[in-house]
Amino acid sequence: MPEQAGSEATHTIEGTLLTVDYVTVNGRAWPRLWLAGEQDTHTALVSDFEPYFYAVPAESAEADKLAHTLQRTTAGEIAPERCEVVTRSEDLAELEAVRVVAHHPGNVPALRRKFRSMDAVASTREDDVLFVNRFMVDRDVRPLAWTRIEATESDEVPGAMEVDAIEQDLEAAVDLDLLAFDLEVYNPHVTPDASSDPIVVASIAGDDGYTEVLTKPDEASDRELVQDLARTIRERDPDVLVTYNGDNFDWPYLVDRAEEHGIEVQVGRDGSTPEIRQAGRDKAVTVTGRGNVDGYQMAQRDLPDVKVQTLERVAEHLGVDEGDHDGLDSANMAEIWDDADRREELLAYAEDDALMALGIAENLLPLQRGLCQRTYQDLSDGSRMGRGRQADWYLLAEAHRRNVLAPDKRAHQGSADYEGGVVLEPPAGIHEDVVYLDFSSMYPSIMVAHNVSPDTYVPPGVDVDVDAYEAPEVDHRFRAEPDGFFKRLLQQLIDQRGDLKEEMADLSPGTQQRKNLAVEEQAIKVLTNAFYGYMGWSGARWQSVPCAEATTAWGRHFIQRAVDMADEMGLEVLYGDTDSVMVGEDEAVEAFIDAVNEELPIELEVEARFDTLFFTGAKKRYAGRTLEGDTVVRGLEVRRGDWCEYAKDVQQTVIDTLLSDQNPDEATRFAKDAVQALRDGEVPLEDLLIHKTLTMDPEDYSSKQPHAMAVQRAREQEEGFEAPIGSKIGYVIVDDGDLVSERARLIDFLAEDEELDADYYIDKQVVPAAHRVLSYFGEDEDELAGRPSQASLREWSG
DNA sequence: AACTGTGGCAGCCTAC
DNA sequence: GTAGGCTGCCACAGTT
Ligand SMILES: Nc1ncnc2c1ncn2[C@H]1C[C@H](O)[C@@H](COP(=O)(O)OP(=O)(O)OP(=O)(O)O)O1
Ligand SMILES: [Mg+2]
Ligand SMILES: [Mn+2]
Ligand SMILES: [Mn+2]
Repeated sequence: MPEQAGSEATHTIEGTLLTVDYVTVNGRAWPRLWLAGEQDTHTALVSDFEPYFYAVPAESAEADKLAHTLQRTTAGEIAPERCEVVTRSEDLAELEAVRVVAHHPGNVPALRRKFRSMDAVASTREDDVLFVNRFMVDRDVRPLAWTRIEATESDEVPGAMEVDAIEQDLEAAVDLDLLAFDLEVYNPHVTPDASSDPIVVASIAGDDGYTEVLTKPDEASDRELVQDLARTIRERDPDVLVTYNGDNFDWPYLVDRAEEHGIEVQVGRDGSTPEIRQAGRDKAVTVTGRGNVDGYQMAQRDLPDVKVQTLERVAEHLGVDEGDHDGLDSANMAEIWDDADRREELLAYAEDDALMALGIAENLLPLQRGLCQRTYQDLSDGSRMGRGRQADWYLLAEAHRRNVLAPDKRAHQGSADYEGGVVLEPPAGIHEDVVYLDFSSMYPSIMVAHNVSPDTYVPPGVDVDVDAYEAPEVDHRFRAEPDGFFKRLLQQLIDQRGDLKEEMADLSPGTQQRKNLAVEEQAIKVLTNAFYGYMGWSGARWQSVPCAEATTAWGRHFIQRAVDMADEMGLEVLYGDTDSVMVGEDEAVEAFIDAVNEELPIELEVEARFDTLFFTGAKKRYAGRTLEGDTVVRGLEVRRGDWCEYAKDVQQTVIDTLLSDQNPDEATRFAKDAVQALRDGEVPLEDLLIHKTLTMDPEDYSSKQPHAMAVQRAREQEEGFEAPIGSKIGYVIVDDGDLVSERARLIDFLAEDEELDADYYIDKQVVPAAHRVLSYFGEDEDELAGRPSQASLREWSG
């Protein structure tokens, strides 16, 4: 039955909370909640949430007087709505502060600037907390949680609902509609130019099975394609839009093309166009009422195991690849489009691209959802936010729950060097039956065990009336009571990670579900460790170098103690890094673990048992085979993204041969054959690509770096060519010239008459990679390279 | 003047 | 967040 407008009848709105933005009603900002319901999307407004920040009185000033003063202070036209004295806690002590309520979030910057400049104000706090996130934190409203809202029709905004009560279920399954799209652009040059190069294909794929491939007619512009894509998005009305590298390519390109045609890409749920803004080096894209995720951004942050993060490789990692796309190079899109025979192929591939982007998002969504809920960020922000800022939001929310006032962000301590973990010298060679023991969640556990937290830190010379923990070497002290600000959060994260590990153990290895959980578990591990790193980070709100320094000092102390205990119990300690010890298998191992766990406040666990373990002799470099038959490699070239695939494949085989047969001679023979194959030109180009990240503008390098010079050369060769800073540069080495950097070529700029330098790949890639492992067995690099060694030359001549 | 060997260092990436 | 390995460039020294 239809309700009377403005009546008191309540409505129930249910769905997944997608995002919160705000609308301005009579000069006031009202948070607007977007719910993805079973059928429709709902919005509801919050009429009673006000933007605010804090002003802390200077030593000489009293809070109530300051409140009065601020109340009468204006910044230009802008006056505070209200100033009230509140009691908050800081460093475990009570503090009176002035809570400054603004009429509108837009007034906050001017007010805080004005207030900060006043002598009576020591600092302003939490003035950088965005209004909508502030709302979510203060009301404990979690994005991407199933949400039920009791609402009444609004008197002030016709047709809108006003929230009376919000209820959420964090566990309940959510069902979001996803829609991925991917653009192919006609590019006569390698880097397309949005002012002239049209979009030729837009592929679309939804999680309901919907697919569509839009193409540009040969005789017409891409105007209609752009319109059709926008219309499709509007009509399919997805909750979440998905791209792969859409932040920096598809979205800006689409908007630029629309602008060329004087049209708008109206894809927002309110009919608005996407908002694209520069966020550091990246662009950030917001679409009103929808989530927007970029598979590339998520992969960058959450899939560190994928070294070169192309769409295909990330998709493959997540088990959602759609067949082989070799030969379809985005650099040659124009050529392929113009070739009638290949166009069909292109369309099929384009559809696969959208499907893969979709698959990536589907697999990573549960993790994103957890992160968003924990940090009070919507999907768009939460899927892009770095670990440090995640930690910051975590802490801000905890601060609110505990009535803690966040520290002044501007008063940070700068950067200070401090000592980290210890690494033992490994004995080169093969070892049998080795147990790899490792403390679980070492730094976070140390922090929990010793109540390490910026607020429990007792500076030198300060007396405390309670027990304190004192860190070895650095002598930093921490109150034993009450619980510090970090403790509960860290314990929760440690426990949640434990739950994930248990959940994983129940799933059979190899399944995608388990792999996804492993990704999530690793992400939580890194987030947990980020709380330690956060304290030493100069950009942190709760920066505390003594906390970070004390944590690593305890870490060194405990690992040293574990090593000593192992020695005492007659175990052979082979190696250790930060929180691990590798010991020879022994009856006493179990007793050793028990003794360590009895004595120390953190837990030592068996990470792996190796029947065979090989050390090159360098720290952080080894390969082992576990009793389960898995090969574990650390540090060696096979783990790195900046060595060519061929060299890594050779090294992997050398490692496998060594670990399974302990037969270095066979491994050597294999390596020599691999060198010969390279000399004979039997290795495909793609296996010889070397990838390195471009970390700055090529012009800015102080020495000539191969990957930077390759980009530089491409720029000179082709007007408008750009390789974004932060992108991985794939290059090969050709054989004419002197310095390697002069011989590096981007694959798309390899001239017809240029030959790869087999000697470079032999001497600088394959042989070093193989030799890293084989040198221990006395193999000589020249020998591996198939060249007479210096020794044999001398023999021959002498 | 051109070449070779070496050590310092920038750059990159990985293990914790 | 710190520790660490390794490559390639480059300056510089010591040849040839
Ligand atoms: N990404 C990181 N950022 C900051 N500190 C880190 C990071 N990775 C490792 N560390 C530090 C903190 C860790 O507690 C310590 C030991 O690393 P590691 O054993 O790999 O993880 P962990 O002990 O935290 O978890 P696990 O239970 O898996 O062993 O090294
Ligand atoms: Mg460890
Ligand atoms: Mn594509
Ligand atoms: Mn550990």
